[in-house]
Amino acid sequence: MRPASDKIPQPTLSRLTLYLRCLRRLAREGVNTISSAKMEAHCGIVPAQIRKDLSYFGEFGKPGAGYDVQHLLARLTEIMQLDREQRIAIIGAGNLGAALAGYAGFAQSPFRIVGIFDNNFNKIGRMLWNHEILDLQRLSEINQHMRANIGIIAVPAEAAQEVADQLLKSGVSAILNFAPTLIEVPPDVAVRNVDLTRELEVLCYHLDRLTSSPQDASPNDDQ
Amino acid sequence: MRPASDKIPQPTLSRLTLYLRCLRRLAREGVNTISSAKMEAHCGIVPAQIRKDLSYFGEFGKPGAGYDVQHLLARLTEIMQLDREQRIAIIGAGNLGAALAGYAGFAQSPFRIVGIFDNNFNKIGRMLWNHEILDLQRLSEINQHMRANIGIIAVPAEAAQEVADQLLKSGVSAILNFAPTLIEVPPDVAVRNVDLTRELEVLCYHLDRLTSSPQDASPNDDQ
DNA sequence: CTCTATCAGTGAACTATTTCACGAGCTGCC
DNA sequence: GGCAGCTCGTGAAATAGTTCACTGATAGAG
Repeated sequence: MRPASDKIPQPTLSRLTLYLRCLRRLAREGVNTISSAKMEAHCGIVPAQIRKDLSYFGEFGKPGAGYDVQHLLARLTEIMQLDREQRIAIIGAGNLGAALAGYAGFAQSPFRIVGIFDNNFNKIGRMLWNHEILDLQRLSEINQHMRANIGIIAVPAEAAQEVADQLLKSGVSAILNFAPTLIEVPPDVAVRNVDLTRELEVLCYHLDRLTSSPQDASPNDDQ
Repeated sequence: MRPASDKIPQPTLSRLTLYLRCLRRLAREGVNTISSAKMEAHCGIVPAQIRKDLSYFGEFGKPGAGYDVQHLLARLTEIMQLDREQRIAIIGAGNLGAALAGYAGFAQSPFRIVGIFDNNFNKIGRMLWNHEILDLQRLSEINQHMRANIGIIAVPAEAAQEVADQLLKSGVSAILNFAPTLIEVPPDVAVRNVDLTRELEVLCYHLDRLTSSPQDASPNDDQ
């Protein structure tokens, strides 16, 4: 299956990023070739699943040998569009927005934070990690030359939908939403939610209920 | 099905927290009763799914009327164990740890941050949001009286596994992991991962590929 | 009190995802 | 070159999760 876009299961996409992470490490360690079986030890995904996931995008492996680390890394990077710069605008310069803006993990990644916005006049104009905090009112205008294509929403729940609308109007086509609320967008926009409270609440449910009977990979994985 | 623990699908648990959020708002707004159909407008989950989810835990609704908001809220809160204080230890006083520690959303929630730990001697002893940053080395010892049962890992990937092990040794039985790496725990421990980079990478995949054909709730939902 | 509209709960059907299991292709050693 | 041992790709089977569609109950109007 070559189309590389049509009917890829969501969980597969999520695991792809996991494989990428493994492959980057293997490449750094000078490993040339890896089989799906050995890969399991690195990323915790069973071999059959790894092979099936990869097979959605092409035939990358060689029977008897496994996958060429460099090659697979390059192909997956391309498929995930991580071979080009991805420009991010962060909306909300509170605790979370500030922490995200300062995240060191972006250093050797295609992700580049190009702007931080807030609507609080006490914050606008102040510096945050080498970025001037910009006026949210001017998002559309500024993004004409800033050209962020991914927006991160790090504002209170009440403001999230409005911020999402503004992001879309500004030309952003993917949103990572940290606000604990549902945001509605047209079907051609990708949204992922990260919801601290939801995760904690699910953990609470399991407290004192997990008694070694469930499968190995406890209440987790994908998403 | 009364057992309330046995074979609940993961996605159901995740949605339960969503229903809770709706119910809290409805209760605040003085709504007495809500049907699964009206609930859809509030949380974006289809009625059949809502009914099925709730039915795993008991029969909460009245035919012809719907669900009693107060009653359902109380029951779900109890089921999720959110009716009692939940004590959280945050490991890692970096950007992220600090942001989490200062999260205002915990104010009217059962979650209470009882300790923040780090292994950096420049940070230990300093104050962060009314908490003294404590020595990670002393986690087990301190947690004997601190009694955190949930641990949040906000350290670099390299340190995550070791921190997880220490948390478990200290009596924590649920972990929220923000480090971009797999952590291994015994099957009686609940883990949830929040992985910023993974989410961003999945978003990248969808960039310029979503062309209004896919279903409504774009690449998202559950996890 | 009766009739109608509404709505929960639920087995059955359906869809999505994971796992199995096997054929065929490399590799590298004799 | 031939054989043994891996390992991939993949249809088919199994499992997990969602949606349908129907039953029976309740509410509320008249």
